[in-house]
Amino acid sequence: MVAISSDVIRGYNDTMILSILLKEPSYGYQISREIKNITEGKYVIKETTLYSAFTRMEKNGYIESFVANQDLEGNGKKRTYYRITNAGRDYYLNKCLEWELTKDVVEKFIQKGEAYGND
Amino acid sequence: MVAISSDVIRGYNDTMILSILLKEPSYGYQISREIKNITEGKYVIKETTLYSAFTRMEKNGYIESFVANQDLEGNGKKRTYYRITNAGRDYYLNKCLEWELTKDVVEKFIQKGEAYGND
DNA sequence: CTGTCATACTACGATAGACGTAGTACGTTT
DNA sequence: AAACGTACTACGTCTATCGTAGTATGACAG
Repeated sequence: MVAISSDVIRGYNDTMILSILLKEPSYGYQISREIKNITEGKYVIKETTLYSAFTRMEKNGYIESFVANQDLEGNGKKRTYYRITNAGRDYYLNKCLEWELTKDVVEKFIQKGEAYGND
Repeated sequence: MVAISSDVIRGYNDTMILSILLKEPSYGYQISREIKNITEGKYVIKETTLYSAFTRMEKNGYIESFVANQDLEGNGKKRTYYRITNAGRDYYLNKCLEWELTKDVVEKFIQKGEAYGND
């Protein structure tokens, strides 16, 4: 069974989170579920990875946090929401460019499906 | 300027090295130059990364080392050559499959070139 | 024959993202 | 009152990569 190793994704968890925050502010649990849904269950981010990414990215100025209740009337649980900043948008776009370059590099060393099973 | 960060490549240096060893046994300096050539200078592996990859992969049984001279007459410098094992081939092919999966996952969060600059 | 350069490494410590384990706390449902 | 899902925080460990440094050999130039 082929699984996604953490080393591969390393450096792209932040990108995934930012990509979700591009649409609208969100919070930990929701982002986690979105990543799972978007990837059709192929990738599930670990809780500790997610929350430490928040801390790091807020420190770096890529996101901003604010606390809000579940609904507008002040009912339900309080949550920490995150909003992407302009610096975060720049970082995200740069990561997208980096990804294209990285993909080109790695793929020069990768054998595609067609190449298997000919011996 | 977009550069390849080490975090992105993390976990794929081994794959690159194995991909080169698939063709024939080789040694540090040559592998380093091959990676640079194949990627047209886009990626240059660090010496320490390369040699620690050798140690790790030999320990894991993916490669085997042997010492040989530069030419058959026993002239020239002695070098440590590495040869891929069957376990190394399996590992490599598995990494190729993993790469396809990873690529699919990451790309769900990446904006392509067309999407830039429309605001 | 002496110095410089390219080659061919080894040693060692630092970094940082990811992860394992654990625990807290609140709101809703049964 | 208990159980479950949500919403976190704390803390230590792991490990691929990297920075810096140093060693040693052979080739080649002056």
